[in-house]
Amino acid sequence: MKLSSEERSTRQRNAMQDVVVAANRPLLAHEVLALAQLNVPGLGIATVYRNLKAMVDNGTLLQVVLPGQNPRYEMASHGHHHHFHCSNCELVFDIHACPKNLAGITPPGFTLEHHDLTLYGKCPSCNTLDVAAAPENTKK
Amino acid sequence: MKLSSEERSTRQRNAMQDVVVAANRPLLAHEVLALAQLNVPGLGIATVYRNLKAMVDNGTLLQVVLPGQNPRYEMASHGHHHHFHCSNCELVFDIHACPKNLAGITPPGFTLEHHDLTLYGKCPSCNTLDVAAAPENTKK
DNA sequence: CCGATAATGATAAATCATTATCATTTATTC
DNA sequence: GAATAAATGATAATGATTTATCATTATCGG
Repeated sequence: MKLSSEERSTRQRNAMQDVVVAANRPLLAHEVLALAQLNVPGLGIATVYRNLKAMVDNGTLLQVVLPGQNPRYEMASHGHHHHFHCSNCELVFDIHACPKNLAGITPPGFTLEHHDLTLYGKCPSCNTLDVAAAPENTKK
Repeated sequence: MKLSSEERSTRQRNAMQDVVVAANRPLLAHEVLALAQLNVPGLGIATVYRNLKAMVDNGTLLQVVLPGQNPRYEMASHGHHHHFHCSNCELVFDIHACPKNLAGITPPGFTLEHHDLTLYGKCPSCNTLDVAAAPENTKK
């Protein structure tokens, strides 16, 4: 006889963990699925959702929600930070910095508890591609 | 015979417009419904969604999406601003101020185009209620 | 006031991410 | 290796907002 409520180490769960650690950016559920399937071909979407939820519950992962987007997941060990959403490739990157004077722009009477900041623009890869894709447009 | 693609002035549409102007904060679809029904009792939810979409399309309204929330709507004439979400009453308020040095926290290689900032905390009304609800807890 | 047609309202249907179900497989303990 | 219970995978079901349908109503130019 054995104790219940234990967690087993499965290929699926390990693959998911590896994927999130390696990504170093917040991943959508379907991104976790696609990436983890490289190691575990039969992996199903139900298992991804089950384990993502379990990992959030046990404190391994944090859920990152950007405006109008489905939740993404990243390692909880990253600490307070913000996100940069590339308007070209749609990837989301961590920004380990924070604006200073937020209390200063909080109007009188309001009490500030926390905040979310999302930056939008082009990531380095997409900036480079832009340049590469239109090198001599002004030449002709 | 008449030209198509004209817009008629209806009680429903006018009531919705009035409500959004008067609110001075972003409203959820169901808030627009409830408030506009004060003037137009029979107003249906389908009409609200239809007209909200039409007003966004024609530039009258802007859609405001906070992380994990349904879209809200406000007058497009408000210009660039941010939002404060009261963690008690759930209302969203406009903040007509903006952190300064966002380009400064954008990592090298990234190009910043725009940004969203959401502040969370207590609004003046809920701060006041807190005080009123627990005035002498430390006295006993 | 009339006619054309845009708009409305009730409700069915679509959407879509997430969750539940359940038979089967797998990990772990002994 | 066998027993046990957790985990998985396929898929149905959910939940909740938003959209489509369509018969009816209302607007507005003439």
